[in-house]
Amino acid sequence: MKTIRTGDQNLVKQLNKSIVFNFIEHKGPVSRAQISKDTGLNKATVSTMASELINDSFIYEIGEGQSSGGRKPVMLYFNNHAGYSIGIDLGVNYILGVLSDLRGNIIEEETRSLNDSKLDNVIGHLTAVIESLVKKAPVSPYGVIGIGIGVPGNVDKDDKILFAPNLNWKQVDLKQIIENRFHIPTKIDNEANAGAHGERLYGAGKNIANLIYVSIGIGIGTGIIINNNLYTGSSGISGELGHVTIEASGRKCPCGNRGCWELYASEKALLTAAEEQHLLEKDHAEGLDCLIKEAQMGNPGVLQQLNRLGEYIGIGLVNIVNTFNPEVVVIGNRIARFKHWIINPITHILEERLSPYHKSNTEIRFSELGKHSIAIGAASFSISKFLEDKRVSVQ
Amino acid sequence: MKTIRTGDQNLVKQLNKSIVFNFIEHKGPVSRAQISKDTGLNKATVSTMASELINDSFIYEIGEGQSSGGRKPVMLYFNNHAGYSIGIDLGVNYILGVLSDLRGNIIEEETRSLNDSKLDNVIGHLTAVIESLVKKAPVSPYGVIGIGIGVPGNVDKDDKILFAPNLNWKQVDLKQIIENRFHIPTKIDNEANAGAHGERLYGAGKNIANLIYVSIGIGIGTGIIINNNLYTGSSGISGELGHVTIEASGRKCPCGNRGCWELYASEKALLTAAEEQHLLEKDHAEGLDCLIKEAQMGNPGVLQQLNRLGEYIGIGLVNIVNTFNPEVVVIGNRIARFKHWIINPITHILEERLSPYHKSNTEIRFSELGKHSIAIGAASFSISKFLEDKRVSVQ
DNA sequence: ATTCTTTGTTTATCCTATAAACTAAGTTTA
DNA sequence: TAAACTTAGTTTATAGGATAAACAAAGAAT
Repeated sequence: MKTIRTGDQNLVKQLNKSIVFNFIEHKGPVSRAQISKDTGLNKATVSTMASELINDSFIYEIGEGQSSGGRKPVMLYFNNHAGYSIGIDLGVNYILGVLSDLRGNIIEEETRSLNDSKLDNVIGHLTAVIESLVKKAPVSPYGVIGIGIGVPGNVDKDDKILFAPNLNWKQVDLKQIIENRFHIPTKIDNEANAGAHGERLYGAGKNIANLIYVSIGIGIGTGIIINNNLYTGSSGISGELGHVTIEASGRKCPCGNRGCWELYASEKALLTAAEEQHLLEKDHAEGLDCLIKEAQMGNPGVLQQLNRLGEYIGIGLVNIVNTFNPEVVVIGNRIARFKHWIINPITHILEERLSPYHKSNTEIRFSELGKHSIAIGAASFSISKFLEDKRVSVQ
Repeated sequence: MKTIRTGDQNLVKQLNKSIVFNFIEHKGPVSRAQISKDTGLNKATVSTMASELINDSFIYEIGEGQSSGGRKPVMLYFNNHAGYSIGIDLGVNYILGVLSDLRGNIIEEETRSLNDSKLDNVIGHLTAVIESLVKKAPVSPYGVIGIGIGVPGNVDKDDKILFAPNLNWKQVDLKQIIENRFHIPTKIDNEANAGAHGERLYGAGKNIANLIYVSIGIGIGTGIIINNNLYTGSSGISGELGHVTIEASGRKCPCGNRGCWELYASEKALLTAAEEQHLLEKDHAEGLDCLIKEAQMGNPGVLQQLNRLGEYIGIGLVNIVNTFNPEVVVIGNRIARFKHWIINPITHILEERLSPYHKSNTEIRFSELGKHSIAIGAASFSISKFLEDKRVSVQ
């Protein structure tokens, strides 16, 4: 039983092929000669790898480039249409599905609203959305390479949904269900992890090695990216920063803990506070929209609540920065719609509470992918996996 | 300018040599044949690597093993005396230095107390300790391979001490000073990072991939180990979990934040509380020892304070577990002396506040290296670096 | 038109892992 | 006790891949 990856000729080849491929993906269009110069690989090696990659449809020759005093270079380019990926944002009352190319560009999009979160009902809609997207996928060498689904709950290392409180699901093996139905590799992960992955690859966190994505919706979830990789903890359920205590003897949270951050800084916290202040009628269906409208009209009570929300968000962000010393913190999900009104109190708290060193070394950003954050993130899992299967790196 | 590590024959050789070396270090004594079977490397390859490693003094033939029905195997063993490492625990009022072999065994030890934390004075004692340890190092193929120093303060990516509040140091380039003096590679890091690294290699966290080391002394520092590596954040100053807010509108901390964990759960918090309750006279020199004595005699006031301390420690530990989902949390530094009295309230809080899943997947341990934790940890930096320079791994 | 540059391919060589053959040295069996 | 069998470790011939150097292709400069 050979478990360790030992070194042989094959490994060397894979590694160098990865180097060439990565270079073209990130720096392309680029010539063979340039790749050789920049990577240190011999021209002959680059040529061999390039022709194999062309054969595999991962790259193609886009045409001739400008001469710099000699023969014109042939430019190589990443083939973002070698395959397509499906990403699903499975919300509490909606499903948002996207079909993306290998660069994370959205090709097709499909939305459904859910009025019942019972498993069978959701699975029905889910498979319908996926089926439709599969059908819409253009013909390509590798077809639909994978399906990714971001869910509002805890997912363990084996992609099993342990607990999704707002869907009222427990122990659901969604991966198995989808794979049995479509026979396409499927990845299930927490919505915050999906968002983090997506923002890092294609959004507000491009090329950031250490970033924390904070998804503030009904609750607060976080995706932790460390050294360019999603950190999922020893059992796959890290990043429950929404359940970090910020009031030691605060009120009990359904999670078991007390004084959790999300009790003070989430959409739910905002809505509850607004109702208590009679700024909103109870269980208003479109509470958020209503509050935005009021804020735009300058309702002082609402503005005060938003200010308070921002301050509490800030307190949690200070904790995140002190804990992780990340380069960037990205704030995403529905709360990002209030950016205009919460950015000031957030900045104020950071200004007041962070050490000078952290202040000048951390940036707070808002999601760039917006409402597609989770769906693109979910799609990006399959893209990364697909491309990484062809990749090796050395430490 | 070749910056990327490309694949070639040399890489393959290094990688396989690493595999053989690692195997012998962790599973030795072991025969060439066994290594071949377990790693999947060809017998011939193992033989070649073994003879080179013997030549380099990294391993040696320890003698013949038991026959299993054929020729007796020749057992190979890790040479932990190929070199020695110096580790220093630079405390606020003491210096503890150790000389360790390549397995982290303490060969020599030296302590000094400091009555003045002025830079010049400390440097004087520090160099004296190092010089003495260098002299005591046995003759070996690689001599003293490095010096590691754990300091009570923030250290950036370039080993510069940014701020050590209790020493009242700012912007000290200790690495430069020591290297200029001894011409031995030197590594400076935060004491909690040193402790974390040490406990993972040789203490309570052996073979744990994800662990958090919580050093509770005057303040609280933490060392974060993720995927077997120390995580130091984007600028080298992560793990300030002592400054995570657990009381959103708590009192101001010198760090700038409010309601920081260490204001409630550190040695200083304990001493202050004890003084306020008149359980201890003000600025008692041996406050901790005094409290331990009182606790042993069953002083109810002291026991109550310790209980409270344990609960606050527990609250922070819940935050850590929710944030990182680590396999193990190790509690170290002086507070570990109170283990007996704080373990119950800690467990109680965890029992009450953690989710069932986390409860059954996380273990709280106390430091195994005890007072040598930081010094051995500091020494282990050089050992890891020395051995890893000879190592390559593939992802 | 000739010379110089740059791009990309071909070729001979070197390095390393490997399988297979081989030597060494033990145990088991009859 | 000798023959057969096992296991350990080394030697040898071979294969795969990177590389430098030579070469071919194609353009720019003079």
